Amino acid sequence: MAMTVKQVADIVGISVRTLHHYDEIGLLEPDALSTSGYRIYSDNDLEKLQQILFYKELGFPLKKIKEIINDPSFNRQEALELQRKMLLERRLRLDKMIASIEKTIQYTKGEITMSNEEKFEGFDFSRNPYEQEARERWGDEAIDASNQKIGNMTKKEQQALGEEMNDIYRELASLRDLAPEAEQSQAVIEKWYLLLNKMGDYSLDAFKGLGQMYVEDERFTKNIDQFGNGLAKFMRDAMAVYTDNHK
Amino acid sequence: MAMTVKQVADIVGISVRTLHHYDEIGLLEPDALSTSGYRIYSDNDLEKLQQILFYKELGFPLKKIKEIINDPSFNRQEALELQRKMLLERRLRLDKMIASIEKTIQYTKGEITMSNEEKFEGFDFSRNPYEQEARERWGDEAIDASNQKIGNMTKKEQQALGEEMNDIYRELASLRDLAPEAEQSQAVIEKWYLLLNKMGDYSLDAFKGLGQMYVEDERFTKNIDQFGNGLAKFMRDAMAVYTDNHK
DNA sequence: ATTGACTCTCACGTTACGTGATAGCTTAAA
DNA sequence: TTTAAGCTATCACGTAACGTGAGAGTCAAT
Repeated sequence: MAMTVKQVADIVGISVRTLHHYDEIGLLEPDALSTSGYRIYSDNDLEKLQQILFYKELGFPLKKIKEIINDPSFNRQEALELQRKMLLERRLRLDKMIASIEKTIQYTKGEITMSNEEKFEGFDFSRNPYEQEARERWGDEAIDASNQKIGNMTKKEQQALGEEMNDIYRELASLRDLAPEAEQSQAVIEKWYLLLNKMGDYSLDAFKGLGQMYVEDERFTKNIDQFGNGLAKFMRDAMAVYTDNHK
Repeated sequence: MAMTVKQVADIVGISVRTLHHYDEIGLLEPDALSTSGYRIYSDNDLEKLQQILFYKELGFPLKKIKEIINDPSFNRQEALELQRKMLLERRLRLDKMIASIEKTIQYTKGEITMSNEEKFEGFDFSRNPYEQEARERWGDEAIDASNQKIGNMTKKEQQALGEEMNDIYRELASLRDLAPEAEQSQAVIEKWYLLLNKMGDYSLDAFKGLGQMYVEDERFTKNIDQFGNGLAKFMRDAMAVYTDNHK
């Protein structure tokens, strides 16, 4: 399929100027030129363009992209798998941002308080090293406080734990939004059970009882519902189901 | 909390130069200056910065951001809600991209075929009008072809229809991935039924029969399974359930 | 033959900072 | 108390990835 600039531009949703630019810098030179000097792009060019735009979307500078796709050892298959992974990571980041903003909304309503660091949780503005996330995390003091048994862990361990807990909260919150009745939540609840048993002794019954506390004790409810309104109730129910299924 | 440039920069993960820049253009002027001319930021400034970075992440140019947050009618609450919506839309887009790349992976493995347009589905590179998506969509010729009854529609109408159909395919595909047993799919199948009746006459029985064709006629199967392996079968079953429930 | 929609190549403009250069400030250690 | 490390400041030029005309040739249809 021979295509002109405009045709290509329209298909992929970029500007003609962008194609000119990519030609200029040798990133994507058209397959051929017409007698009158028009750029003629082939299907092959289009596939290359797809690769380019993928990498661009992932934040790579054009220079790097050029290196990557011109590398003789460039493996399209591997590249696609990599890109998929990066997109999935992105979605995680996005989920955290959404959680963060929902928390901020509650915060501005005066329902909860947030530390300065918390306000920026989920935001990873250091896009520099191409998504190679290596930033520090901040534990959730509030939760630490309500689970005193971990007092003899190191600060680091506590933070890691707090983050793990937050992850589970977030996971449950988005699961609930997407598919409230799905059984996937049971798997996550299991993770929750195992995590709790890292820091205390929870029998199945104790676990169920803890779930009940999530809705009865306001300190729990408040903390948990930061991650989504009604999450405490959702967890209580899921924990009850889990308990009943496992004995 | 009085903070210097570096402290703020480290907390939110941006560069000192960026803060200088924001000061230069009057986007974020520090609360105060020390006697020696050092910028001193307050908690308030930090919150403003949070807003700025949110909008930036959403693709707004700094100039617009300045207008927005300096607008006397600027409502933080509303803004947050808006940002939440935009983030959710983003997640949808991201999901489409992920679906697209997974499809591409299959494609390169030779498992399916893709049209040029399909290869770029889910990619919205026109970030220009600040996420106010108003780009054109391209219908799915293949599907159009297998549903010849719409020959007397305008090109535009056909494209809109094709896009509607694709949306439903995608919706079903992700529903199936997330919660195969959910009843939500029935609602989507209903949308499918109504859509089909816009372009032809489908009795409930014809609808059920059509579902059967999805798995029996390879032309259908191929097209549908592009949106997810096994989607054709999934749809056939759901269509059968729908039919049985509605007579 | 003309119009309207594309195409080309300069070439300067723009956004959002990066990257030194040079110089003053602060604080802890020698 | 000086000294060095680590911040801070203000120019000011550099850069990435195009945007935006300007001026001119091309193509398809009426």
